[in-house]
Amino acid sequence: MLQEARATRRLSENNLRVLYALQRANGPLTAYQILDRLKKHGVSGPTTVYRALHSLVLDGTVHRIETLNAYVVCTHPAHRAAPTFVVCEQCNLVTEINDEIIDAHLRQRAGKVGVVFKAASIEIRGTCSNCLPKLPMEAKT
Amino acid sequence: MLQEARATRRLSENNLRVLYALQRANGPLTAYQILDRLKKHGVSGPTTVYRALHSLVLDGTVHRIETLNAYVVCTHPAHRAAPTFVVCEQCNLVTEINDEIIDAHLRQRAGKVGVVFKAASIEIRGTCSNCLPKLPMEAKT
DNA sequence: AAAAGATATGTTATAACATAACATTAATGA
DNA sequence: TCATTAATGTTATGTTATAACATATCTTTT
Repeated sequence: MLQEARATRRLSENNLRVLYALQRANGPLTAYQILDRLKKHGVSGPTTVYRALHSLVLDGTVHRIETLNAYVVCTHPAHRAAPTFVVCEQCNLVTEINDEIIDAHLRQRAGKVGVVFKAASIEIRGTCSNCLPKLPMEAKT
Repeated sequence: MLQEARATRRLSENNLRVLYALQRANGPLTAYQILDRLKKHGVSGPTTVYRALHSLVLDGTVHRIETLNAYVVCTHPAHRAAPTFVVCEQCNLVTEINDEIIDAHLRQRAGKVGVVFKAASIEIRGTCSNCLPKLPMEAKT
């Protein structure tokens, strides 16, 4: 079948390169950071990177972190609920959480205001346990 | 007291102009859309608009919609929970919801991964009841 | 294999969003 | 009045993202 072929088809060269760059980074990268890392491999302009990112985001391999304008590899590929990202404002560490209760709750709330749910962007900003001790006293409240 | 003076002090002229522009718009505006509308009143560059937006967002009068790079007036000024925005992808209608359960849930989830909660951005994308009938059949699933 | 169509990538330019750095003006208060 | 601070103006630039069109590659059909 065609759909099956599409669903299981190997990623294109650019998509792979962008995905690998994100995997190696172990954290969020902006499109231009990815571009910098791939220039040595011949990737020439932002268009190429954005094309790959769109396609990777579309199939769920990569997520966009709206509050960072950056992209991360999905760490819960099997899950279907809208992911929640916890972002450390100090070090940019991103943790992906997959919480069905939040997803269900948001769908229900959308329904209540007459909106058919398509997608959600859920991002928490805070300070991770590694960065908290380094913070000046007055910022800790 | 100084804090009191700050907290209750009248908004500056620019802050007021930007706030009024958003109120008149009755929907999200980008910084440059605001700038366009204020140029006739002498506002000269984006800096002025962004300065006002930062200060209005800081005191909670205005919210930034991350998925639109746009700004809306807060419609729940009394509430303290992290707001949830429901955004129609067709017409950009934004509905603000203030749901303490979501807020509490997200705080708890942040805690579980060792992050001190500072703020959250919660945005639902979908189609509002006004736009749904206008949508082509195949897009409605 | 040739033709036709679809997919992927390259290239150039520009649009859209946001801030830095420094100058000027206005308001406040010792 | 003089000093200080807050607000605004001005110019330049940085950052994020897409448009538009060209080229190349791969697939399917004939």
